[in-house]
Amino acid sequence: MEFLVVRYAQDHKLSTRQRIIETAGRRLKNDGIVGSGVAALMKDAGLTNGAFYAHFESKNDLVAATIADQLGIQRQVLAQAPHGALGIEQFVRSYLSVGHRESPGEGCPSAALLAEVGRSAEVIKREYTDGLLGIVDEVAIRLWPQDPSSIRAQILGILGSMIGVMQVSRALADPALADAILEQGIQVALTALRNVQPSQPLSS
Amino acid sequence: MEFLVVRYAQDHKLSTRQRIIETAGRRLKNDGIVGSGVAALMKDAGLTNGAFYAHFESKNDLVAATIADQLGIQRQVLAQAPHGALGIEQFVRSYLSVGHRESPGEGCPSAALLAEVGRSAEVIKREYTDGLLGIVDEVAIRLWPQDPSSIRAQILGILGSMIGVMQVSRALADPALADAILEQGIQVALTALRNVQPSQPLSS
DNA sequence: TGTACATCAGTGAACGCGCGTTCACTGATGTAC
DNA sequence: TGTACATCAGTGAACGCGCGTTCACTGATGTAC
Repeated sequence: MEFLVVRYAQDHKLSTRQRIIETAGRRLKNDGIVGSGVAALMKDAGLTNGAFYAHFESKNDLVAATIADQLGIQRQVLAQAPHGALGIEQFVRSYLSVGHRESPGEGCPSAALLAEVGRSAEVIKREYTDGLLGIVDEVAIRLWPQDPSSIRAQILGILGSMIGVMQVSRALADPALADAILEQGIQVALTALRNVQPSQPLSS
Repeated sequence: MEFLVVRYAQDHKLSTRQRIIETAGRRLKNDGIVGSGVAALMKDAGLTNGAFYAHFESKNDLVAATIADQLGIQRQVLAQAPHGALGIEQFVRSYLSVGHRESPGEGCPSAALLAEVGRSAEVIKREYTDGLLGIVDEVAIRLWPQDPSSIRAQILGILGSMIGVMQVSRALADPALADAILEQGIQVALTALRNVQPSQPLSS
């Protein structure tokens, strides 16, 4: 029986891979998917472009892994929020804040990359879907612990609203207007959250 | 005094410029700003890349003009909707429809390009801001003809919500979920529209 | 009416550059004996 | 303890290609006389 030869720390390559994914998060959110080159993504991690394909099958492979990682981080942050509706309200106010608007690289991957994800390969859309549903469940369990999955679609709609509001705020050239829409977005989201019910409202 | 020499129809060059802008609308919305090359944009208009700089100063110049044009079209469509809240409700349902989701190239420029606009040059953000405010005013005058500008920020927030919901629906790999979020987005938007008031709600 | 010339929208090749991806190689680290 | 060899994460040059932009040229259309 042969022994496993370990010339590097056993997790060296894996930790390099993880470092690439983490630095890629900031770059992709700042410059977009198409706007970020493989060479730049590797340089951010302190490596050269040649090493890329030892860690990932393709650029799409890294993008998919990065989006999954980013949404996972967002979910963990949310998991540390206070329980119940109060924690969610804090999340909404923090999400729709000026600080978040000014730091896309440190912020929500959806706000930075959503439309590009919609144009991307199926593998990326699947990772995005899974990651977003993780966040949705994290919110849902706080608002309706009895049956979180029954309010999934409603939470999804509210998160989508918040993402759109953040994007508009970033795109507006008028700073006062950019601030005002954040405040309105908070009102829209909080109102919608108050209206969340476990089943579709019926008209009769 | 010299006469103006006109070898081509007087509006020939202008109409070519307009054709480029119109065909660029579809291409940019389908492939994104960074994802659309100048050569492809010109080919769509039946021209070669060399002619581009006779019509536009730069790619950014075309993108800015195209975004202004696209938002203008969207405003005109809205202007033909029935007066009052009913017209707006129709607009919301048509915006958050499966048809719109499946045809980004024929749809809303914000849903397709918003995050990229946020990363773009100031000239593009300014054209975007102006164009979006035109749409906002078109909605506002239907909901609050007495003083449309007083509900600008609120309308802006609602439009932002709708844009985000459309983007999420396009990015989800799960068709049932993608449909469900559209329905939820309609509810969120209509509820918010019902709550629109001419001044900020005060707590005391 | 015919010929020389001017205009100018559009062509297509070329510029330097960065893209995603491939690959021969390096050099640090380990084992074998 | 020393030397030959194996492993393999990472390097850096190169591949073909498309990018945004420039520019010498074409050719259709007009005027001048």
